[in-house]
Amino acid sequence: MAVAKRKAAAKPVRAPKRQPRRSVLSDEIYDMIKAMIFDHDIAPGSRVNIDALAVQLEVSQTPIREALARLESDGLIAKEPLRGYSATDLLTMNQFNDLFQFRLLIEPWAAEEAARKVDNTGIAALKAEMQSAKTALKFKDDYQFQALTEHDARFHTLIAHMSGNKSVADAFERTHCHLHLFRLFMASKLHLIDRGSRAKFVEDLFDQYYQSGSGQLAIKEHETIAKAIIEHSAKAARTTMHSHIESSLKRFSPAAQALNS
Amino acid sequence: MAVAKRKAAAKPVRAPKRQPRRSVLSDEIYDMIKAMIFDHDIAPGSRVNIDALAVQLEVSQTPIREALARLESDGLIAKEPLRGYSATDLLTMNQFNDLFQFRLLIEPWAAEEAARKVDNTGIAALKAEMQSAKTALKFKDDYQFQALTEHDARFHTLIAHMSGNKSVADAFERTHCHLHLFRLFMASKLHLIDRGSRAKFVEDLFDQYYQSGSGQLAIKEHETIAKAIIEHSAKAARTTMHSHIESSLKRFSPAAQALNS
DNA sequence: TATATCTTTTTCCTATAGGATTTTTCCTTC
DNA sequence: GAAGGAAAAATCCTATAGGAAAAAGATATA
Repeated sequence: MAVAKRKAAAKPVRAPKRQPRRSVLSDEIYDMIKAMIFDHDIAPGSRVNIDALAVQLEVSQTPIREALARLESDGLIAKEPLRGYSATDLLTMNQFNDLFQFRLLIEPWAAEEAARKVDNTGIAALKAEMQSAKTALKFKDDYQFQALTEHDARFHTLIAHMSGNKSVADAFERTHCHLHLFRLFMASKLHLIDRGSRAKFVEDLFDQYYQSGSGQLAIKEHETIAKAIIEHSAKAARTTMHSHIESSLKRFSPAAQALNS
Repeated sequence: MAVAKRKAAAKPVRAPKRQPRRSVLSDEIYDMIKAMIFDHDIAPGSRVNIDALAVQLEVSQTPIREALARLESDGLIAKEPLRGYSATDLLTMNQFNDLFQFRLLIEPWAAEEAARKVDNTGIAALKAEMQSAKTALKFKDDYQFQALTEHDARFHTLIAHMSGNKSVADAFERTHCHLHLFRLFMASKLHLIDRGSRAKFVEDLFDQYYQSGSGQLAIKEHETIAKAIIEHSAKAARTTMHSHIESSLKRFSPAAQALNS
C-alpha cells in the first residue's frame, strides 16, 4: 500500500504529473466500469463502445479490453463476436427466482459451517459489520438503500467466507447478486418514474421499502443470524439464514415483477 | 489448435489468404491457453509470459491479454499486479475437499430438479451422452482417462443445465472442477514417476484406477443417475448423485494425497 | 559482509494504422 | 412508392513498435 518515500522532495516546485500508481490501471478501470453499471451510467442492455469508453476514462483501449473481458466472465457484460460488448439485461423474473434458489442451496449451509468454526476474529468481524448496519439506517431514501445494500453484500460475503470453504465463497461472490438486485431495484424506480401513469404504484413500492421498515427488518434478521453464529448454534444459523433469504426474496419481488409486467 | 498460418509473401498470387473466421481470435486463444494448462504445457505455479505466448501462438499481445484476463476471472491463472501472470497451483488437500463439498451442495439438487423437469429432448441428450461413455471405455490408459474425464465433465454439466436453473449451472461450470481434477491426477502421475523410489506406489495408484475398473464403476453410477432422471424419480436422482460424488471423491483422493505428503 | 548505486530485464501501458464485419445510406429499377 | 443491391460509414478486432515504471540482478565501496 504505502509507497516508499525515499527522498524528501528535493525539488518542491516540480509538480509531478503522475503520482505512482498503487494498483494496475486495468484493475481501476474494471472497478470504474463496474461502478458505472451499478449506477446505471451504463444502462442495462445498452451497447458499450470501447473507443468511447477509452476517451471518456482517458486511457487507451488495452485496459478497457481487459476490464471488459473480466466483466464478461463475471456475467455483467455480454459479448457478441464482431458486434461488440453490451451490458447484460436486468434479471427476468425467472432468473431472479433462480438466483435466490441458488442462494438457498449454499448460504444456509455456509451459515451453519460458520457457526461451527467461528473464532474470536470472526466474532469481532461480525460485530463490526452489524455496527456498520446501524450507521446505514441513519441515511435517508436512496442513500439508505445503497448503504443497506452495501452492508448486506458485506454481511453475506463475510459469512460465505466464514464457512471456511473457498469454493463456496467464490461461487457466492461470482453471482454478484447484490449488484443485480440493486440494479433491478433502481431500474424499477427509474422505469416506473418515467411512466407518470404509474406514479401511484411507484410510491407504493418505495413506501413499502423505506417507510414500512424493510431496512430495519432485514437488519433484525441479520442480527438473529449473527447471534446464532456467535453462539455456535449451527442449526439455528442455518434456519435463520434460510428464512432470511426467503424474506429477502419477498421484499425484492415487487421490484422484479414491476419490470416484467 | 491449428494456428492460421498467414504467409509473409509480399504479393504472390490469388492466395485466398483468410477464410472467414467463425469465432473471434481472442476466444480461440482462450481455449488454447486453457488446453495448455490442461495438458501441463503450462505447469502449475509457473510464470506465464505474455510476450512469449504471443510469439509461440503467433498472435499479437492483445488477444493474449484478453484471454488471460478471462482465465484469471476463472481462477485458472493468477495475476500479481506489476509482476505478471502465473498458472494457479494445484489443489491442496483442503481445496480438493472444499470443491467436493460444494458439488454436494448443488449437484444432488440439480439432479433432483432435472428428474422433475426432464422432457424428450433431455432424455435424448442423456442417452446420447451415456452412449459416448461406452466409447470412452474402448480407449486405453491415459487416453481412456482423458476420454472419461471429458465424458464426466459433459455429463455433470448437462445435468446442471437440465435443472433449469442458470445460476446453478453457471456456478457449477465456473468451478472448472474437471479441469482441476484432471490436472491434479496427471500431475500426481508425472510427479511420482519422477521419483523412482515410489514407482511401486505409482503402479498401485494407476492400477487402482485403470485395471480395477474405476472407469467402469463411474460409468455405472452415471447410468443409475441417468435412469433415475429419465424415470422422473426425483428423490432417487438426488441420492444417486450424492453417493456418486462421494465415490468420486474417494477415487480421486489418493491422487490428491500423493502430492500433499 | 553489508550497503548503496547502477544496469538489465520484465511488465504494463500507449498510440496508431489498417483489415474485417456489420450497419446505414443512397441509388437504381420496377 | 417499394424492393433490391451497391457504396459508405461506423465499429470492432488485430498487429506492431516503443516508452515508462517496477523488479531483479550486478557491481563497487565502506
